[in-house]
Order: sequence, then C-alpha cells, then structure tokens
Amino acid sequence: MSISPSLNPHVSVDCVIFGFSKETLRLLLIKRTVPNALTELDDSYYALPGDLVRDNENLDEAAARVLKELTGLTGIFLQQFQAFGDPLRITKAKDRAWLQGVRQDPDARVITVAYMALIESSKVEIQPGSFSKGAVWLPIGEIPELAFDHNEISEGALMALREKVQIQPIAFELLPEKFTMSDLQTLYETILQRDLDKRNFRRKMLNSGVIAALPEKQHGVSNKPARYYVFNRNLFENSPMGFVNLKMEGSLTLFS
Amino acid sequence: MSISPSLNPHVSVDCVIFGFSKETLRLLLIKRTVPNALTELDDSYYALPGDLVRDNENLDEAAARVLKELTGLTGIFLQQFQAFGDPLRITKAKDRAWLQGVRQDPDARVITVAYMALIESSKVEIQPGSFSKGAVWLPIGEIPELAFDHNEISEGALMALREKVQIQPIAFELLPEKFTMSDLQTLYETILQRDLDKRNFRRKMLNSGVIAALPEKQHGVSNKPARYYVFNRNLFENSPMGFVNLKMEGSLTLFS
DNA sequence: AAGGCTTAGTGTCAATCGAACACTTGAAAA
DNA sequence: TTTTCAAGTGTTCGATTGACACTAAGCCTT
Repeated sequence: MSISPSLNPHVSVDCVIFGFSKETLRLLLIKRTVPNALTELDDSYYALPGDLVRDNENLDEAAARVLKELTGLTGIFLQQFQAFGDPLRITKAKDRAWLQGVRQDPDARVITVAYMALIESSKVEIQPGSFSKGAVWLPIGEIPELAFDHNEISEGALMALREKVQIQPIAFELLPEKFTMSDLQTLYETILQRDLDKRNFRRKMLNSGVIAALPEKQHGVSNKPARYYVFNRNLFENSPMGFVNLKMEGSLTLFS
Repeated sequence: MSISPSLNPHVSVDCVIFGFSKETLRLLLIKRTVPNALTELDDSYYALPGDLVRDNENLDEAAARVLKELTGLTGIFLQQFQAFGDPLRITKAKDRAWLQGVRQDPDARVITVAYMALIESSKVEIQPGSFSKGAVWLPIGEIPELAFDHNEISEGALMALREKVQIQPIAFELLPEKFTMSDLQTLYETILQRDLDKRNFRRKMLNSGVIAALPEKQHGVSNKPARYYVFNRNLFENSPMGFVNLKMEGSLTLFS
C-alpha cells in the first residue's frame, strides 16, 4: 500500500477472501480510517484488501502479494473472476478522502481486477503493519457499506462462488485438512443457501471419488463420533478438462 | 483507435468475436500493417479488435463501442471473460512498432479486459475506416500468430465459450433467427468438438423448452426439407438464477 | 416414371441417477 | 441405566441418459 514509482496508477487488484467458521461464510475485510473534516473525529469503514499493480508483476502475482501481505499465506486458492471499471467507482466522498492520503495521483481513473480467495480461516494470522490494521472476518449476511464499489464486487464474488462450487471441487479449500461429512454438508448448504438431503449428499460425495475416508474418528464429542475425510487433491488437479458437474439438488437441467 | 486525451493509456478492451459459417467457428480479426525497417516492405499481421478505454465509459461500454465501430452492430451478445495483465504482453518487436505509430505513450504498461462476442456472422458488414481495414473471419483452427498475447486471449475465449455453452443457452446467438435442428446440432458439435446423437439431441432440446418449432420448412433443398425453429428468448432472460445445465453427453458428473 | 441419393425425422429399452423418506448406532452426560 | 444428540445407513419410484436403425420426403439421374 506504500507509494512507489513502480505502481501502475490505473490498475488495481482486490481480493474477496472467503472463510468459513461458526457455520457462516465470512469475508476478510480491512478497516480504513480517514479523518473527518467536519467532526474532527476519525471515520472508519471497511474495504476489500487490494493494491495497485506493480509494473513488474502480473495480475495473479499482484493478487497473491496482497493476500500474502495481509495473511502471511501463500499457495492458497486464488482465482480472478471479474474486472470492474465503472468511471464513477471511485468518486464517493469517503473514498476520495482516503485516496488523497494514500495515492500519488488520487484522481486517476482506476479499474480493478477482482479475485476470489478461499481460505481455511483458522490458518489466517493477520500480519502486522499499516496495510492490515483492523482486519476482520465478517459474516456475508452482515457486510456494511464498503469502500468504492466493493459491495458490488463482493456480491459478484459470492455469485461466482455459488456457480464454481457446482462445477469444480473447490469447497474443500474452506475446510481444514480433515473434516466430517457433516462439516462438508453444512458448508455446501451455507454456500448454496439450501438444505440438502443427508443420505443423498453422502452417497454422491462418496461415489464421486473426490473425498477419501480416514480410519480416524472424532474424540470427546457427546454423541456418536463422526468419521474424518480428506479431499482427494490429485484426482482433480490432473483431471482432463476441469469441467465437472457438482450441481446440488434442484438445479434446472436443460440437456446433457 | 484515434489518439485522444480522454483515453486511459493503461487499460484496453479486446473483443474475441465468434461467428459460425460453413460448419466452422470463426474469429473476426483485424489486419495491422506496420512498416518493416529492414525490408522497406510492410509487414502485416492480425489482431483482435480492441481499443483503450475512454475516461467516460465503463468496460462494457468500451467493448460495445469497439464492436460497433467494427461491425456496425449493437445489442449483440457480449460478455467479459478475463483480464490479461502480463507485464511482457506488449513487448514483441512487431507490437512495439505498431504502438509507436498509434499510441501517445507507446511504452505504457497496458492491461486488457477481454470480451467474448457471439454474432450471426452474416449480419456483419465491416465498417469502413482505418480501424477495421482488412477485417476477416478466420476459422479457429487456422489462426496465425496474432499481436500481443491475442493468441492466449483467443484460446481463453474458446475455453470460456465451451463452458458457457453448457451452462447457458447462448449458442443461438451464433445462428440466424430461424434455424434447423441440424444447424443447431452441428453448431454444438463444432463448439464441443464431439459428435452427438441425433435423436438424443433433438429430444433434449425440445424437452428443455429453449426452442420452439415454426410451422415453416426449408424450400428447394434436394432432400427432405427440415423444419425451422426459433430460440425462445423470453424464457431465459427472465430465468431465476441463470444457472442451467446444458451439458452434452459424456461430461463427468460428480454430484447433483 | 423409376430408382437412387441425401438428409430429416422418429421410438424403445436398459441402466443410471435423483429425490423422497425413518430408523438404528455410538458416545457422553445426567 | 437412561437420556440425549448427532452419525450413519437402504430402498423405492420416477426421470433422465445413452445406445441403437429404420422410414420419409424431396430432388436428381437416367
């Protein structure tokens, strides 16, 4: 976020970082504080983590850098999903105040390339530093008004996630290495906002081959302990064309 | 393509324009001519139609403008599919020569937002003007080396088209208003590069409700005349969430 | 006029998949 | 020992898929 001559003043990346905890999907947002000229208090509001793109990096690299600077993590699921370039996306008063403080050319038209990241949220340790001051996980149902067009971007990401999750086995990226069948089902139900039948869900998941059972079970739970499973990564990283149908009950089928 | 103070020197749009004729998918490409310093002849090569984004337009508008300037058409299917921003995407010698002649700041790092357009190719009348000199439809199997990273962009568009066509009823955009079932099947087979069973194809198309039969048949063909159909537009423009399964035979189904 | 050529158009069957549905099991807590 | 709680398990019915081959309709040839 520091001002640097190697930044392209017209292109940024923003990361919509999804996590899953306490049975809700969450976004990792950063808090911005800007002086309020009227009240002499500081206003603060949330934004997607993002930065201008540097001249020596490509878009994927810029997004990975933003993610690493914020969370310390590398090698996580990160996929471009849409570019946003409305000429007015930067003109709200609060946004302008923040830009004045932080950009060399605060009036420049900026288009942003939005990325979606999926993280097992317990892995995230917020990195210290001005960039990430006050980063928080907020449930997707409780997202306040964000900077710029970040509400629109977040909603776009959520819609993209709902579609992707039905086409590629990526939901696992939001869970720990080992998970129970119920964990997985709850995750799908949360993302798709729809209840799924337990028996059908298990059958399909197991038949699909995307997960493998471990010999291990839960300990210390006050009910029947659940078996642990792992995602079968190899199977899909080497898959022929990447298009698989993960549709859940009730999607409209046209033809096949 | 003219130099103008209202152009953002760092962001462009490029259009991958698909057409379908003589049983092949084609791309509409423009020819660029640059002076060759060594031979004193002109080199020419093909590129995707594109332009820098103007300060007063958003990305969709910029893409629509490019498309209209080239073809005269508006209101056609045009969808953003990916942004490309490799820092080296602009550094080939030929490309640099062309940029010198046409850009105010030929060394600027440019990221491009790529759009995919689907046109009934007979509708296209190439507009006169320097921008579109020598536009041609080239079969996707015969695309030569293009400007910049346009080969990569074109391949990305083709892959996006293959996936989209299985999720949304958009193939119709490539056919005339009225078409026969065989036209449609050939189109799907061409896009998916796979043979489909005639009876199964008809059944699925008709059951899906995306097309409606006309009372009219072909005239003057030297075999049994085929019935004409039209795409049932209303049905899908008002559809609930837009996700429909148009998968064709043989896609791997994980779960539903 | 007859026969040939070419593409349109049609039905069935078996296998698989999708959706709906309720009881038993295992562990901890009371 | 009983209660509580989530895990785990099969079947049935209807719909969909995919494989498969012959007849129909029009023009052309002879």
